Amino acid sequence: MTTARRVTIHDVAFAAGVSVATVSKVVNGRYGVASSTTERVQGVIDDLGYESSLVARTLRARRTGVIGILVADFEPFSTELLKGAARAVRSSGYELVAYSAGGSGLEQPGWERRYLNRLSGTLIDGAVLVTPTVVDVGYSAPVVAVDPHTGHPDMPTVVSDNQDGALLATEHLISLGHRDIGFLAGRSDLESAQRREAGFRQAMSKAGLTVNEHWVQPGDYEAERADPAAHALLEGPTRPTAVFAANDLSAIQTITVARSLGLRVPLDLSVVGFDNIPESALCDPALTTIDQPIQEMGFQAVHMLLELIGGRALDATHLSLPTALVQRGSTAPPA
Amino acid sequence: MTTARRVTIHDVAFAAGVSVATVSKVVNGRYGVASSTTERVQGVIDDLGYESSLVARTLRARRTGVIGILVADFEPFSTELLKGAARAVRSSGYELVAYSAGGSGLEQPGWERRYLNRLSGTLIDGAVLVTPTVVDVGYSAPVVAVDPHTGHPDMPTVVSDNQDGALLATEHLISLGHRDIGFLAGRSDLESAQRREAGFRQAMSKAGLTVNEHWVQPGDYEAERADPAAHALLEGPTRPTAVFAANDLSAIQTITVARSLGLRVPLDLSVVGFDNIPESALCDPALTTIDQPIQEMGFQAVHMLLELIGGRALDATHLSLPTALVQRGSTAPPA
DNA sequence: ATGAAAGCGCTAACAA
DNA sequence: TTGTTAGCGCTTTCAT
Repeated sequence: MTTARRVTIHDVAFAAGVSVATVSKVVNGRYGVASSTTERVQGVIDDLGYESSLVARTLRARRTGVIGILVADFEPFSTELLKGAARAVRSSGYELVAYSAGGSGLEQPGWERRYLNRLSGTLIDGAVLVTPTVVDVGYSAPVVAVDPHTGHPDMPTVVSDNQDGALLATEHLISLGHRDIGFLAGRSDLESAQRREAGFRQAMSKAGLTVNEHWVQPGDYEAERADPAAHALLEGPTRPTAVFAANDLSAIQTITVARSLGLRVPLDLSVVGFDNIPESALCDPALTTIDQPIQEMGFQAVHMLLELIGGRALDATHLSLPTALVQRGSTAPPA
Repeated sequence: MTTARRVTIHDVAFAAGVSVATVSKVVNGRYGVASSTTERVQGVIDDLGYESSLVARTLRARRTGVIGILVADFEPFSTELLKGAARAVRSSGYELVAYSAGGSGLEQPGWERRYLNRLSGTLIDGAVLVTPTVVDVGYSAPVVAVDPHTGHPDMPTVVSDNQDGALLATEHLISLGHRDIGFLAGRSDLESAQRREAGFRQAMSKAGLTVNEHWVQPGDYEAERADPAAHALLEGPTRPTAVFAANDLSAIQTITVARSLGLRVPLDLSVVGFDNIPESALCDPALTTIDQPIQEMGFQAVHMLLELIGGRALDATHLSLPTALVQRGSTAPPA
């Protein structure tokens, strides 16, 4: 490893025999530089392979031309969102920085505020916060929150229509003829989980069905937590003929548990999930689920952010994207 | 939108009635500060919600504690890689910045060098370059390239075993009884495409089979370019009973073309792909493919980078990860 | 134990 | 047209 120092503006200035200011002007295409000088400086820049430091430039200039996506971790949800964000930023002239503290520091709340303080004002012109727990960031940079844990009227947000999705899921089961439907809930501290439960209950009451509270179990959006819940759901004195799980992970776990109990899916038990992650299509039987348009959420969030940065007014500060039923093999009429 | 200015170290110093130097010492846990002062300053920091600017800090300090993943765009490959990278960085104390120019600037080559120059030396301590076209970056910061377009002995790289994977794919077809096997090639400027073709030829000659050069068509790793190639492969005077496509996208396109020609897959034509992207499992029939461990590549790349940054020697500068056959529905013995 | 001051690489007034 | 100068927010000697 040789120790080739970074090429700075000083190196270019020295080599070209001009001042750093002149180089800066050339780099930024400012007026007031003789074309012969511009040419010479540009030649040196090319020779040396100089590129201005984002960091140094950003510290001085007000606009940085970079927008940040702040995530707690790079997992399926956030990376899916990134794809949509990338599409939105394309040909906008902006660059994208996705920032993650690598899972560390997530235990203590407020990571979103810390990230924002560390990056905003410098480096980025605005940020998309992915699933922030604290939405009151007490900071005025343009910010859009995606799938926040709890609603907040003051900050622009993008969510998917969790309640309507849950309604669709439950109505699908009801239309198949199910009456005994269980619900495997999500993380109760999350807005999305509450909406999904609300949608479930709404569909049930709309159909004149009673929710059996023994068949409502906490699943936490996780496979491990969903496991005992699924057992409770399926091993009681009576069991539902169908289960709507608040997300795909717990739905898949429900299928696993059902099979281990000798139940056939979907013959003995129908299962519906929520999110439509790739794993839903791959499990056996393939999961009937509610598609949450994650990429689209990323796209819209960046779109809103760009409007805010540009000083334009938002059409809507709270965007709720439609969900849709994706019917696969895990649901059928009750036996 | 209120205009709450960012809280700087000066604000803290002023509020606490000390100098910025003292605040800096407290923030960084340096010696030489009275515990009473530390306490008072810390109180103000908490009150004001101060967090030091990554940019400013990074400009001054040699180590930044951040590593960069430089990608041309956020698409399925790079985002998958990100997940593995995130796993590797966890509990390393490092943070992760994924940087993308949003697709712009990709037309002209050398984006990797420009990105590196913009970020390195400041902001990041080292970088993972994803599918760089130019591997000679003429810069000495710790860098690891993943899936580079062309091999380079001087830079640490992580690739998957493209040749062996192609060998596996072709041998799978041969073991099913196929003798007339076509090859839909990838982007010829990419190292990976060359290795895949080499693996194909190796398997053929190993089995004593001749490669029909009419059945070797350029596919470019893209659906659009694969389309005419698949037509050429399947509409000639004679046609192969099986096709190995250099990646999944072109394999899926081959299936589409075959069906449009009235061929049944896998009864009339067997197809194997390479990469194992999610779409491979979802198409009909599900694609038999070679699994490229993308997440693992990201994990290993970051692992190597952390070793380099830590000044440790690498076990191996060129890592090649094993691939494996994933048998699904698109292959069967010839009719 | 504390603070003044220099400077990281760059941009932007302002002078020359 | 060009160069000088003053910072951006922070860390780090080096005085005090």
